[in-house]
Order: sequence, then structure tokens, then C-alpha cells
Amino acid sequence: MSAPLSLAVSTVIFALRPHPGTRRPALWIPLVRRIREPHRGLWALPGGPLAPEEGLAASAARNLRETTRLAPQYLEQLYAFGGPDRSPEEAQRTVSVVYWALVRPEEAEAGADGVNVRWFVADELPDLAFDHSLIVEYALWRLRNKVEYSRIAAAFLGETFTLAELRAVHEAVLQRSLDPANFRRQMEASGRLVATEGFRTGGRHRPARLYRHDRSIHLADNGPLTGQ
Amino acid sequence: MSAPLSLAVSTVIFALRPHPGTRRPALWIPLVRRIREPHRGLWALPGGPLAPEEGLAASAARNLRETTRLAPQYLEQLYAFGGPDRSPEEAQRTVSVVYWALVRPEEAEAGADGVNVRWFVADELPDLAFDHSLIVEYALWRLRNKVEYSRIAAAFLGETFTLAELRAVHEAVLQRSLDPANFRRQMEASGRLVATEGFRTGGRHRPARLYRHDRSIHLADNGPLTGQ
DNA sequence: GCAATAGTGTCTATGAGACACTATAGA
DNA sequence: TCTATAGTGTCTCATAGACACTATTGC
Repeated sequence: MSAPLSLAVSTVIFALRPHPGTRRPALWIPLVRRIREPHRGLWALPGGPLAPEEGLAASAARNLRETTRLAPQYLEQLYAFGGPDRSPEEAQRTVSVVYWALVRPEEAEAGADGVNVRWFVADELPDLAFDHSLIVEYALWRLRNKVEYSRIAAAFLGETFTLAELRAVHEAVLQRSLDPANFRRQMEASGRLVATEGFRTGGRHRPARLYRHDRSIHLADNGPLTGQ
Repeated sequence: MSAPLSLAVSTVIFALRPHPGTRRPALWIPLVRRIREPHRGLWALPGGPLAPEEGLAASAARNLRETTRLAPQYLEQLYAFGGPDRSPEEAQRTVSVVYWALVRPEEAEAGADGVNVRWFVADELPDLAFDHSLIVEYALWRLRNKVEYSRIAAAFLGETFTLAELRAVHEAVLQRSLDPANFRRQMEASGRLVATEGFRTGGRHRPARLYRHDRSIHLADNGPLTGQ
């Protein structure tokens, strides 16, 4: 007897790629062009209805994979949006459970633009369908907060990386430069980094030690919900 | 064509009342006894289906009011729980958007135990229906984190209060004692408190100044979602 | 040698916490 | 006068940030 109401799962997917203007690393997100009303022609977050036997996070991972051919390095629930005025009057009311995900640049390359998929610089988006502009804004806020007190930045990098590379991730996300000496000490003091025997050579300078992350520690502490 | 799936909104409601053993302030939550299968007879979080024209937060506030006759001083979305195995096999699959709320003690008195409603000490709950034990654990974790970096503790107090009263709230939530001198300085330095002209007299000691909170500042900073 | 980045040393400002001290009401 | 709590002063320690300095590579 309940009114028509559909439940969808959408995902804000972040990758780091060079900004087309400055060539410095910047946050990008993939959007999907709507091919149906409402908001036909506008760009929207990838997503779709929840499958009957599927968990919410699994649904986010699946539609992420289907629209961008990517698998996330990090995936976390963002928020459930369900106001009765999210869609135009004539459309069915939809509650969206939104996730946010981080993917590696190699993966972002593999999942290049498709027919109705295009990557955009996250801070330079057009107007999006529904309330998706607000959703992206909130996801950016969460990412920028969380990168300061967790190690989610690791999700943008490969297995091993130099401190300069890790610092570049933080700088790109936070949009400000960080002191190399202090950044090094903070990371070393955090106890979340493990020094490897390897070095990155090739630059016109002293080689940099490669680090990896302590795999026994989760990327982010979500308390009792870890693993949900 | 979608499978049967219902959307419910539930709320974890916190109030501060004296612990029956120690008489010191402790966190309490109201639970509702299930009168239907599944889990008939077990205690569960108050909640119910989302009404057709109602926002998610409005639904949380409504069923809070209906089950406990209380209005929340603070209300925030906690998480959306939607695993396919949350309910027993034979039951309909349900996705629950869960909120958490803080209410004042006077209000908690007014909303005393009803026929199928009972208040419990939050850290001494029986086994709950569905995954509600995990949900309460997560809500407690969020509350204890958030009380340290926001001013949500204010939601447990009246319009004006002494620093000792505010400190007692923090101590009850965090379950440890805090240095009065340092607590005072932290609160004063936060810029979120406003000294009033009033004093609380009656104790066998020097009267304590009454403070109120700066109403121009939100109880918690939720970034772009403030007010959603 | 020079340019560039890796990595270290160290000073200062800030905030948390411990704890001694003074102030003032009620009994 | 005594006790209890309000409220102040101050010391120590840990951490963030600024910035000078040394180390090592490619050219």
C-alpha cells in the first residue's frame, strides 16, 4: 500500500589526473549523460536501482564497474538523500543512497571516456541533474576532511610510492602546498607507513626511498562499521 | 518489476539520566518492543515506513514524537543499512535509513516508559532485534567522537547552564573525568559560549556563572549538508 | 660544478594536561 | 570557621609550522 518509491544507489568516483590548464594533479570525477527524462541531456552521477539480492556497497561497486570499468580502491557510504522534492513533480520519488569511491590513475586511464561517460575536473562541473551538484560538493567536503586524519590518500597511489608522491596527493586534494620536511615527519610519526628497500631513481637529484602502507591498518577508521 | 523492498526510517534517541547504580549521569535510549514477527517480543529501535510526502529527517522526527512524545534538540543522519541479510529469510527485505537524536532530560521525563516503550542504559542493552545492536554501537561511537569536536553536548542542556553542568555532560558521554580548569579554558577558547549575567546559587560554595551557547553557530558542522 | 630534490636539525608558537593556588557561598 | 566548588596561574610536554642546512643524484 506504500506510494511509488524507488531506491537507487549512486557513486561519486574520484581519481587524480593532471589538470588540463595547470598540468598539476587535480581531482576528476566521471559523469553519465542522462538519456531519459527527467533532466534528459544533463550530466549525472553514475548509479542505478538496487538489485534484489545485492548489498548497498556491492551495488555501488557494480554500477561503478559497469559504467567506468573500474574497481574502487576505497568505497564508503556518503549519505542517503531522500527529500520528496529531489525529482520533478511528474517523476517517481526516489531515495538515493550515495557512495564515494577512490580509484587509481591507471584505472582511470583504462576507464576512459565512453559514449555517454565523460570525466570532469571535480571543481569545474557544469550544472548536474537532480541534486547531484550538492552531492558532489558534499563528497568533496568529506574527502578533504578525511584526507587529513586518515590514510585514504593511499588509494590514489600504487603499491609503493615516495613521500613526494604521497605529498602531491595531499596537496592536490587540499589545494595547498605542504612543507616537505614537516609532511615527512607527520607521515613517519603516524606509524602507518613502512619503508621498503627500494628507491625511485631517474630524477636529476638524490633518489627517494619507496614506502608502502601498513596493510594491517584499515584505510579509514569507521568504528563499529568497519567492513560493513 | 522491482523485488519487494521496503524503506524504513529508524532513530537512536539519546538522553542523559542518572545511572540506577552509580546515580551519575549516563546515556539512555528508548526502545520499542516488537509486537509482530520477525523478532516478536524483542526490543528494537523506534521507527517505521517512510511516508509518501515526507523527508527522511521529518520521518525520523515524526516517529520519534509518536513513540516517545519527544521533540529532538539535535537530529542527524547516521547511516543507511541495507544488507540483504538484515532480516530473516522469510521477511521482506528492508533498507533502513537511521538517524540519531539528542533530547533534553525534562523531555525524557515527559516521555516516560509506555506500554511497549522502555528506556535503557545505552551501554547495558539486551540483545536487540535485527542488526539494531550494531546500529546502537555505531551511534554511540559517532556521539562520543562528535562530542569532542562539536558543541552537540548543548543539546542535552537547557537554555543556560554552568560550566560544571556542561562538563558533566562531556564526562557522561566520554565516560571519563575531565579537569575542570582545562575544560573551562577549552570552552572559553572555543568562542562558542556566551557568558550571561546570571549565576547558579544554592550550593554550599561560590555561585557559578551561567552560560548559553552562541545561537548563530550550528551545533555541528556538516559542511554543504547543513540544514538538509 | 650546478641544479634539483631527498632528507635532517632546530626554533617557535600553540594547545592539552597536571596541579597548585585564590575566591566565595552556605552550614 | 570549615567545606565544597568556582575560577586563576603556571609549568611541562607534544605537535604543527617555518625555515636553515646537509646529502646525493643527473647533467
